[in-house]
Amino acid sequence: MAARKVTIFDVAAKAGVSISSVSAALNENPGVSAATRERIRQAADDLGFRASLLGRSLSGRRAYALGFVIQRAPDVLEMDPFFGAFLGGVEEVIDARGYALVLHVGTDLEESLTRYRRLADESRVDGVFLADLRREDPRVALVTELGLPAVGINADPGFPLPSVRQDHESAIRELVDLLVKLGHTRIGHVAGWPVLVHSLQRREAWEQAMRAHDLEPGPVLEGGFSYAGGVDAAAAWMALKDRPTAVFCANDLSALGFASAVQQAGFDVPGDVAIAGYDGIELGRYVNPPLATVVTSPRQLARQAATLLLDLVDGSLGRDGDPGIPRDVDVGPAHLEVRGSISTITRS
Amino acid sequence: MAARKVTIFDVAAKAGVSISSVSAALNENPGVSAATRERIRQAADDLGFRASLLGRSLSGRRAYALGFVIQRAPDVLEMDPFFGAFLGGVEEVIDARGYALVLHVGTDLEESLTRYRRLADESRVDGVFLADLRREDPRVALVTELGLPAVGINADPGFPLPSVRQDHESAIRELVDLLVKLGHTRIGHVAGWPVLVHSLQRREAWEQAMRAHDLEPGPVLEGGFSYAGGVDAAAAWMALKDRPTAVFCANDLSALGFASAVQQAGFDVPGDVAIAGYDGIELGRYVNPPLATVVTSPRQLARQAATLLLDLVDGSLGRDGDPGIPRDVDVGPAHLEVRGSISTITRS
DNA sequence: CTGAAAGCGCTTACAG
DNA sequence: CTGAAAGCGCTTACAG
Repeated sequence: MAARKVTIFDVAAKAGVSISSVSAALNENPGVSAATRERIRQAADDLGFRASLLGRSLSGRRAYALGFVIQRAPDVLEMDPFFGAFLGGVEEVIDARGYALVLHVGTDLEESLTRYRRLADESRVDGVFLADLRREDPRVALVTELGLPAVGINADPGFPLPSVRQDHESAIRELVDLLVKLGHTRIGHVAGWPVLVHSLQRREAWEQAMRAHDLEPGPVLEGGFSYAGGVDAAAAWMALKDRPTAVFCANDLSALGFASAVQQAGFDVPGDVAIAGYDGIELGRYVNPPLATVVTSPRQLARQAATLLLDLVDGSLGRDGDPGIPRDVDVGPAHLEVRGSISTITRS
Repeated sequence: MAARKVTIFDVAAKAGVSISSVSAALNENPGVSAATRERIRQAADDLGFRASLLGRSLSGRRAYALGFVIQRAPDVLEMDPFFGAFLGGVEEVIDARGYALVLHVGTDLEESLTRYRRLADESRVDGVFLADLRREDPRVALVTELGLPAVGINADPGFPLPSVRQDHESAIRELVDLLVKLGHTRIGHVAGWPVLVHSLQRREAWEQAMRAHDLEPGPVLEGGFSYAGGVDAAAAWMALKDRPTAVFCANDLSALGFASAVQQAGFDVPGDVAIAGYDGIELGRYVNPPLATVVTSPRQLARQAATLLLDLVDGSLGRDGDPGIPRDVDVGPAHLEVRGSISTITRS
């Protein structure tokens, strides 16, 4: 075991002051002379003092931690492009501010509700991220009841809690516009899980874009956000009497499965069917033809969400009447990346 | 805000006992009569009491949390099959025992060392997982210095800390045996990052298996554990004068990239080159031909690692001389899953 | 500007 | 078996 932890008393003794002064000095609180502050800093440095989180938390009534509950089936999580990047972005921000991330991985919604509640009951976290939102998401009521600061990720407009969004509509509209310009009139959709808001958002954006061209949105095939789902959707597509000549898939993984399956069956991509995905995963660049996609910024989203949540946490405990934290933040819109799966004439 | 938190004093008052008794009763400590215990339990339930983690931690000198620092480049993490499953397995175990997971996502080794140190300094965690080990991994010295309980994942034999392993050798040997039986004599390897122990382990197992057949291990191509790396390796393979007729890839992703690239170039899989990966990701089942692979059990590994680490944490603070915690645990060996990318005659 | 004291919510010897 | 008290390491009014 390492040597006994150095406490605030050790620093106070060494600097020849009281622990109150040490606390004030190290926390940048006003009311400490510059000289004293410097002396205390020096002593703290010499001793390698690091304030115990437990002590701070218990007296300051804060955990200095944020919670994130992932709800995903294990086999889906395995290939999920969102969470890794998101977690990285969160870390970047909260780490610098002395916070840590408490992560839970759950399977179903019920379980994750229990976990959010426990995180709050145990005062393990000061706030939580709400991703993979559903319409009428029960977590909203829960965090409200618990008085737990929370920010939503890619929520619908009108979402009752602060949230961070990346616009999906403009890129999807641009995609449909391009497909129409290329001569497509029957454009289908390979959908994700209809319970998830972001799945519905993508679908609805596609429908709107189609209607804007006076086109009937083509058939919707189940894609389940997975490669296997894309393969299944391809089978469904092939069975269609009036096959759409283009499909917009709710994510890249299902698009990849779709593309692979139709190619195996002898169809040409994009000749027989143009395909676009959503997410912008690296893999999409290397398949043949490269997968057109809507590139999103989970890392950016995470950075903004973390910043917002931290402000919320600080604010809700702040001493002054805070001028007000921006309730909602937008990161730049997702953008369309045109690649070979849509058109052989690829734009730069 | 929710109502004031109910504390141990409330429970004590309601049950008409002292807080010591409440603490003892609720922690299943001996020295409380059954009747009193029951009365206290009742009171606690009625009040919805949940012991504050902060209070427990500060007095009990334990964080009731475990730390995990992932070090992966963001674009790699995006498609990493290991962490999602691993985290899920960890949760399963620690959650049931009242522990939470503090996660850090770092890019380089230097950074992750800093974070391990901070987790320990702040007493945020009681122990840590060490994954993605390197030979002579500096984290070993660090946790030793810090006196921080730790368990290694898939460490080499002789690793100085307790660890959990899944045997990789038998499955790789079986793979090479099968390839040899199928008539292959030139079998190459698409390697991962040579700094990582598990990358070296897979390579060395392949080399050994080759030598056991008196065959010279074929060329080693860089695969970087990524799809793109597999594509590059395929290019390198094609440029070879004496192309191996089979390749064992360090992971599935690079195998997928390799397979796709050689197919694009007109080669037949497995006719011109048999391909096998490692990991057992779902995606491998759906590509064409399905990818032969060595199926691993990250979730199992995680469960055992978490159990071991918790025992270590409990043990190191236990009152009695613990009889001794098993220092090393093996989960069942990884197994070969033969699929079409190796042979058209697939075993069940 | 500085310090003595109370308190955050528990656990753990120590008495009784 | 049960309780009073100290202590974990801080922060925060409150005096001075």
